[in-house]
Amino acid sequence: MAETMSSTSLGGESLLYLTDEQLRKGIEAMFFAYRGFTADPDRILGDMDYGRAHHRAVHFIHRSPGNTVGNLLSILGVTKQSLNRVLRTLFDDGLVEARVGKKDKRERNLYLTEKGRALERELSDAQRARMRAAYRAAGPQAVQGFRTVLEAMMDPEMRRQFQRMESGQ
Amino acid sequence: MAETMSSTSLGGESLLYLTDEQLRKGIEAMFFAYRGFTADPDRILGDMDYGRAHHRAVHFIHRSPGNTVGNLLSILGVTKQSLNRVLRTLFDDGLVEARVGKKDKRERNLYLTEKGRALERELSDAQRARMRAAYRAAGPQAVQGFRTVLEAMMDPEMRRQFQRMESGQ
DNA sequence: CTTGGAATGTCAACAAGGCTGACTTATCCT
DNA sequence: AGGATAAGTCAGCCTTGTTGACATTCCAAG
Repeated sequence: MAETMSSTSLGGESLLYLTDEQLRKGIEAMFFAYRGFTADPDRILGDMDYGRAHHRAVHFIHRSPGNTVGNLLSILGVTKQSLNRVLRTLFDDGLVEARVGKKDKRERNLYLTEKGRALERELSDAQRARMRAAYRAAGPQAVQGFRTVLEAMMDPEMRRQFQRMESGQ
Repeated sequence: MAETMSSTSLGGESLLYLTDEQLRKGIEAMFFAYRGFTADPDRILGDMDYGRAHHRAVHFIHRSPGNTVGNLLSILGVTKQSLNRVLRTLFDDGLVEARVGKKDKRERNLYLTEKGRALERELSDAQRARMRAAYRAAGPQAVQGFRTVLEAMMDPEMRRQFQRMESGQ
């Protein structure tokens, strides 16, 4: 009985990791880890007038400068009304600027200002520090597995977009 | 130059995974994966009057029946006012019941009703299905790494609580 | 050159789910 | 008897998501 629970195999591959119990542990780990993941930026943002939504916008504008609003919408997966509220405060505070599209003048290309880059740096430094510590503690092989499972967990369409995005640069 | 970027080693261990670029990829993977992680329950809950907060409460009450309100608060990391709003609707709808503590009558022990268990099952079936598919696609070794990195990413205190929780049962 | 559709922005209204602060009630423990 | 603890509640606020409706500007195809 202890034997059956401790390990089960099929064609040499352990399937213990697919039990409901193991899956539940994975689910809970994901929940708690995500809290840690957002904790540092949240703390920084809490002292300002910004929230997590601003962080996300700033991150992805930094990541691909000149991105259009529509593109950002599809990455963030929110409505344009929701994004617009966030973008407006970022414009007003001089963190982000929008330039009329060169080819298609309906489009707005988004860029961080120097002030915006400063905030981005502050936020991503904090988040990367935690990520780096976790990666270092876990080791390269674990990191490889981490990335593999995360990608498999995304919605297929999101995964495609993600892979395109990550390979592109 | 291409050589330096593609791989770097120190004592035989590749440190490529600690570059800012790699960390950024990990951060974005975490963001998109979490979306996938919550997508299925969110869809189910969207059709009812419940939200993610209800899901979390139901999950952890199911997970450790008889848990006190205070304990649940520390697990969820929200204020009692926030949790209370959620619990009240769950009481009213007959998904959760609270019994006066046997030893300490100030405490309330929380349990799912049959109806509550039904909802829990529906939600966790959906979430586990995705997790199972991801685990299966990634393989046991990746899953091991996934779990390792997630734990390393939690706040230390949360990690202790998590490990105590997971080993306890 | 007109017209349909696309990209963007905006107004209004609403809901979920966080938060703080203040207060009550019941109970426990010293 | 009195302070501390667990829980619940009221009120008000904020962020961030949603729908729906509508205006503007511009591209592209007929």
